[in-house]
Amino acid sequence: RLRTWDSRSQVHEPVDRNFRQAFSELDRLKDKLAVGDAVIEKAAYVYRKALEKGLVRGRSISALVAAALYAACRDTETPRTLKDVANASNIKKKDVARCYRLLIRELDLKMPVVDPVKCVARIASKAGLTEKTKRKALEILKKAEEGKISAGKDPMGLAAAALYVACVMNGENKTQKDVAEAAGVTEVTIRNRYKGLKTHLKL
Amino acid sequence: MPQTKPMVSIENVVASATVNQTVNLNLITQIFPDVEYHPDQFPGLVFRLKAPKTATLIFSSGKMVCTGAKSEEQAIKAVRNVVQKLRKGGIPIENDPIIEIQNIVASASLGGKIHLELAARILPRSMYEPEQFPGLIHRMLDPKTVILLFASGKLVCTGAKKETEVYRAVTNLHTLLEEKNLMIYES
DNA sequence: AGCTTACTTTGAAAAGC
DNA sequence: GCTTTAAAAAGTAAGCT
Repeated sequence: RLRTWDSRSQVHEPVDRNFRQAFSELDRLKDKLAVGDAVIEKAAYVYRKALEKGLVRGRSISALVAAALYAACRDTETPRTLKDVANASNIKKKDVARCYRLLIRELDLKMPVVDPVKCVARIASKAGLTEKTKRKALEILKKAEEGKISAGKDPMGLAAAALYVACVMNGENKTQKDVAEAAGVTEVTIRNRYKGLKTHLKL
Repeated sequence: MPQTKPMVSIENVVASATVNQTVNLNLITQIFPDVEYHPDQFPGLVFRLKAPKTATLIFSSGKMVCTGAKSEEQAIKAVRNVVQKLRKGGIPIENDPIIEIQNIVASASLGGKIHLELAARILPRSMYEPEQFPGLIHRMLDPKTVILLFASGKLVCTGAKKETEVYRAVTNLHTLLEEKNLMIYES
């Protein structure tokens, strides 16, 4: 059944072994990252394509699996950062990123750009922010988003800054440090994004 | 529609060369105290020139790599200069170097800001990952170059082997961006 | 809060691990 | 794939005052 993936290959067994190992790693990552079956299925599909194209040769299977999973998260808009995937797989973030770019290039994948709106929920729950603040942050992001101040900026930094501003407006006692840690960005980044937000929204 | 013609600056030219003979790197180290040579970490010796400000890697095979020049001509001049200095220092080099330009890096500014997110969806062979890098990476087929495009309208073009290819690449991209309405003039 | 320094991305060659 | 060189773009990061 598995050998139909590449009927032209004379060495089916190694391919079988490779994919079994990849799939067991995907299963392990599934629990660590708490992603659904649909994401894992997409990751397996991407990995299989990479295997068929010979992209795994001379490369770490684990790094490719991690990159395929990250690609699946991106494709399904499942909010998992590169850092999340790197930590769960024990692979350097830089290596996962490099493999991810390789997959995008070689398999001609088109990924939606990470939406800062999707980042808000994660940061808010990690920092223990209220639903009201979350809503406010979403409003701020919506206004800011196509005021073109988001181009080139890290979506996490934008979401964190919007949440921080929302906290101040709602009188929630959260520091920049609290939000920064929950978002995985520095306080400096929140301040820099805040400047742009303040200027654009005349806050 | 371009309000302004793109301003292009050649920032770095990489050239490879060979004198078709082996050279004694340890001897160069003795005669030129300012060179860097750590064979345990890299097989090339680093020979720096103050003008043009360049760094030339010299290998025992007689092959070299010159980086840092601001033009094709400067890169060629730099390599000839290095060979001349080696000869004056007493390093026996019979032939003149055969030089080849390998890569040209340039920066440029288009006349307006860019809608990167839209560009990422419309331009083929492009990738835009703001969490990893602020620029849109576009692989152009003709001339075969890679362009890093930023929201400000500034860009970096690399991969060209001729200065004319750089200008062609920038013009091609500028035209493409305008055709697809991805440029935002004014402000 | 600044300032400095430094790292992310792109391309290509060199010799060898 | 890595090592070393150079340079730009803009964002983010870290250390120090």
